[in-house]
Amino acid sequence: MKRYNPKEIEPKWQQIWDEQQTYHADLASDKPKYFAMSMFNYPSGHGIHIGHAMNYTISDVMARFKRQQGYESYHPVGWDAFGLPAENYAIKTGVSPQESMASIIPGYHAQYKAMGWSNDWSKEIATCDPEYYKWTQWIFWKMYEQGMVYQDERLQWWCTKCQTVLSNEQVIDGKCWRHDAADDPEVGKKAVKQWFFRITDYANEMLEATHDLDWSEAVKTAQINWIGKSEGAEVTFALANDHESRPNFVILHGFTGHANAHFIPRLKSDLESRGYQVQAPQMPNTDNPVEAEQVNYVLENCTFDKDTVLIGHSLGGAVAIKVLEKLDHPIESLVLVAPVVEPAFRGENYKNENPNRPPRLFVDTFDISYDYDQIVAKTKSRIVLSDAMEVKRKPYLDYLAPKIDAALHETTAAKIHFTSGNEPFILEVLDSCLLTRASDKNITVFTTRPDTLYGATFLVLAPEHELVRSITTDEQRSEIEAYITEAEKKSEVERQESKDKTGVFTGAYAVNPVNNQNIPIWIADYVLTGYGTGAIMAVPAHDERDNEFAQKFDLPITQVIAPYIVYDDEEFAPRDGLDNLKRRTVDAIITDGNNNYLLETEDEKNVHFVGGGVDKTDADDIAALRREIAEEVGFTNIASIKMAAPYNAAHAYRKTKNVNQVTWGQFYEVTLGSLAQERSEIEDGKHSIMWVTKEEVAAKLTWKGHATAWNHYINGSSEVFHQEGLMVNSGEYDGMESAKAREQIVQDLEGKGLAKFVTNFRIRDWSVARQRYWGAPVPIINCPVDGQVLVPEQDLPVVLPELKDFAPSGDGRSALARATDWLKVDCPKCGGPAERETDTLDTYICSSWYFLRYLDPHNSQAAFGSNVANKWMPVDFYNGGDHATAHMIYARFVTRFFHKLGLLAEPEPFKKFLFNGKVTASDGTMFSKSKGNGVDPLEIIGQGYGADALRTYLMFAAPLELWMRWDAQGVPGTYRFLNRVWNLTQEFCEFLQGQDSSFVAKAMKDKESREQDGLQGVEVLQAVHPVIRKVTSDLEQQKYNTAIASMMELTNTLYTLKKNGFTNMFAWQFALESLAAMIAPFAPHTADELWHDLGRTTSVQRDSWPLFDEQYLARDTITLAVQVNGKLRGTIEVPADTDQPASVEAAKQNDKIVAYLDGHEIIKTIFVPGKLINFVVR
RNA sequence: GGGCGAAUGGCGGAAUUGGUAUACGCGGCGGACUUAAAAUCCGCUGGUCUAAACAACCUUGUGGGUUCAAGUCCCACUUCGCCCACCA
Repeated sequence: MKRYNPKEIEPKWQQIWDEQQTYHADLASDKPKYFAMSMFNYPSGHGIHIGHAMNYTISDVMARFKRQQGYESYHPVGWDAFGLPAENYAIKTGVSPQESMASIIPGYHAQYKAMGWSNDWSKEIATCDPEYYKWTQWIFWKMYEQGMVYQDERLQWWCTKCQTVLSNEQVIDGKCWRHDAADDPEVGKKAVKQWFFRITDYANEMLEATHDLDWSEAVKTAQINWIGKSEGAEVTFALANDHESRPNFVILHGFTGHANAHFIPRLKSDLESRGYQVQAPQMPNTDNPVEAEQVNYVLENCTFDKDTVLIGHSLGGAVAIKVLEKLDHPIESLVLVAPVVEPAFRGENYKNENPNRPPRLFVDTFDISYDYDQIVAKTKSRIVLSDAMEVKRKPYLDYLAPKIDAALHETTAAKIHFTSGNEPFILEVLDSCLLTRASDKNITVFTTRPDTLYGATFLVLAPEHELVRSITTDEQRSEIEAYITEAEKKSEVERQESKDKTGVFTGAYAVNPVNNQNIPIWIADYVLTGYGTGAIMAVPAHDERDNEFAQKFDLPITQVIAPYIVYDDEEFAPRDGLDNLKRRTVDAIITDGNNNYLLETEDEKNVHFVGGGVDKTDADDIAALRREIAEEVGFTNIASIKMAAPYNAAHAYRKTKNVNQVTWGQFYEVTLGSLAQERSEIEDGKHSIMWVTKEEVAAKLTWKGHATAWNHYINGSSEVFHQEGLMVNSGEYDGMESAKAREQIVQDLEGKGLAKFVTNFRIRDWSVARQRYWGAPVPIINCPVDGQVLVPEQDLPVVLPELKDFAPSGDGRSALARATDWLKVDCPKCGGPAERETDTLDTYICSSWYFLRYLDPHNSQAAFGSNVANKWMPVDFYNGGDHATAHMIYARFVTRFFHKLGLLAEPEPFKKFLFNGKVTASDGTMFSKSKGNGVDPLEIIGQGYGADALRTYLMFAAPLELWMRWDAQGVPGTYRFLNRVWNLTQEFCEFLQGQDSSFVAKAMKDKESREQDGLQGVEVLQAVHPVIRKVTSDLEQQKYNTAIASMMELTNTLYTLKKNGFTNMFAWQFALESLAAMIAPFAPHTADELWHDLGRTTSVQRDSWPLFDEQYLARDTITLAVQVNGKLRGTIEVPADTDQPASVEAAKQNDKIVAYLDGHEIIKTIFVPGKLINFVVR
């Protein structure tokens, strides 16, 4: 009998497949297409390892399965040949990357073929081939043309010895990979201009498309996190002016007697009482219009400096503006109180105003056409328009404000401040002048929680933030500089390693836009320069990082969100006789100082701490608390009061009574000085008190909000509260739900140009060029006259010149800077002398479109033809063990770009993606060259087990997504399985040869005579058909391990059936052919050999997949499990079509069951058709 | 810290989605063939109890729950893995 010898059959079939071009994919075929591939291979001198064997077999199995099913299946092959390792090797040895690739790649051909992978070699590609990278350059070209490319400076690792940039992997222990001796310097960071693709433009649509992909959830989540969308707001904080300079004021009166008599003197005295200098000149009293006389009077009699706030009331505002025009330097602020606006004066209806006419202030016939840019330029801080006294003018301001705002928005969004109102207007004007007085600098922060703005007690900038140096005060400068230097030295990784918060105060302050408080500005490396705006508002009460920072540097912490309890209709809601209210409360945790606590009892459902609302008449919290304690429980002798717990809030509603209360309470610990109730008449007479021990308090309290506060009081609240809650300490927003306040606050600030809703993405623009030799040159020419010029499309590719020395040039550029002949070029625009760009493209670009080139590898007119791409895209099956995020995002981006250009119908490249696990050593550690614990696939094959057994083991050991540990016994195991299939088939073939050939022909072909002679072989067919069904559906879902298990099971079954002989030869022939076809994706050589041994003349590799027949899926009899009270007590065999009553009856007759049922009453019988019967007895 | 997932014999793993837990393979034990070994073939192989078998009971990380029935669903906890990570 022919023995199973992979060493013989595998090379034989590999040669036949080669000669017959078995795996050549006809891209124009009429058959349905199937496009399966694994991630690109990066060729190295070491050849393929077990991880490659894993990856490429996974896609090979899918490609083969589909090819056998009748698809035109394409399993491409190519080389990701550009990149740093080959360049590093070249620098060290002088062997050019071109040469080393040329010597390495042929070795891979042999190894791929030895693995039996069904690659179409006629379409092989390599990214370092000019025919390929011409189109990689073209992608850059096209991106540039479409405005998707820009340059920007970024910090890069820099080796001062090489005078070159280093990649992360070239920095080893803080030193350059080539200069790592003890006396070599540590590498630093240097700002270098980099090329970027605007991938962030596509962030949102890629994110949304991610949800519909047929990928595993884990990989989709990785993509979603990588894109990292977060919704929030940008809020602008003005920088507070330094405290040295104080503002001074010039007030110009208007022409109404009332205002002159009241407003001006009052404002003047108010300001002077605060210690400010005020000039209020009595201008010559002319009638309207404003005349030069007045303007000159002001200029002559007043002094203006950079800190002057110029206030003009009514028509005084017009004078103020004319004065401002004449000044030769900027002033601090311009405040126009109750300005007179054009339509009002004309008596026209402002609504009829021509909307296209620029907004202006207007006085009588003297038309002041402002140059807004000039006004702004001469006003350092703010322009304030205040409606002041005359409320009737409000509509005009409302009309004017947005127009001025729109006109000025671009440059001065933060400068315009509108106020309105009546009585407190002077204070408002003062506030506007003093508190919002700011320098011309702003800091914009990104936050997802604008609702916590009132709790922002400091700002933190990233050390790299552009404003850091300009805002730092002289006293802080040296400390700040030291910190920046230190931060720059650290790599991202190192920064993350030490979680201890570090930071330095800049000496500067910003103005919190919601409450006008000055808050300090710090820098710290926990704020990242690349995300949001590189600056944050720190809310230490509600953010853990900020909290840690504030604790460490003793910065203020203000709670602004209170956790709250919702009482609904069903529960008891705290009540105090007031419905539909919203108020702040104070509550007293009263103790005698001796671990006894006082609770107030109204009835059994109302046991709580003493407390109540803060009234307007209460001076402060403490006064309110004393009043409540006295009123409700009659104590006035209080020894101490101190804060006991953070704010807690409660929201109670009762639909039935239409009660809707929102309260937020501060709890205080109150220690009594005497236990004597000094007032006997306590409120309403319905309050009584009880003293309980500390341990009893929790059990007695009936109000949940109080219980929560008690819990905080006892246990402390170590966790920073960062959830939704109710607003407290937040001015007008108090009592609002935080989610709602989040919208409201931003909306309100937006009106003042101080905030806007912003969606932020974590993904950054793609840095697409490297200062390296071994890559596709960036197709740009730098011309001294025309600047950056694209290489004309017809001049592509820019061929990478051959060099002798591959080390970087030493001036920060790649080795290409030394290739003088190549470098010097005529400018395509002006024809003058120019130089080529010396950066080369990131290899991620090469691998972001290679699947498209696979479809049209020899096209010299285009990157790919749209017709063939539209037929074959998307890739039906894609897998890999690395690059679940970056590579996938880039490939999706480039595909989407082509889709937008109309070159591709499909926006997504990969229909199905499987992120497979890796193979580790048997102890779970990674294989590594240094440990010498690697497993060489070729060695396994060479040992005689063959590629088929190796492939089958790799696919069988575990589900593909799981990491698998290499087991030396595994390949022998699958070898045994293949050997069993082999021997069984050989035995059958020998049996056939021993039979009379005419009888064989009859038994094989003639159905009737088969039946006559009893040669149907139903058992064999009933064994094989269910396995065909299972293997087919398992392969469809890449459940390779269970597919192989069921084929092993089938083999075992066939061995058992073999004992009855092979006389049912038709059935045996079918079973063995099917088995050979089904093992073919895993063991293609063995399968092809057996397929031919069974008499087939065509290859098993195409159109051979067996179909199952329903008729043989069902068995004649089935086994029913019989349970009693849910425990298995026996099984019965019944004909498959037995109905419920008959099955139950049969079960009751069963010997074992009888014993269990005896003496019990059956109270329920469960029947699951085809599965089980369960008797519930008692 | 966040997200996702997992936990089943001595080991890798299976379980049709709530219906006979431990398929298949490895390893181990026994037997056949052989002078012998390898290879091959045929058995057995979760635990307690037992010389062995039957029977019984227990068993899918731990503890509860839902259900006639839970590896599978729910709650809490423990441990592990992976990915992301000071993302505001």
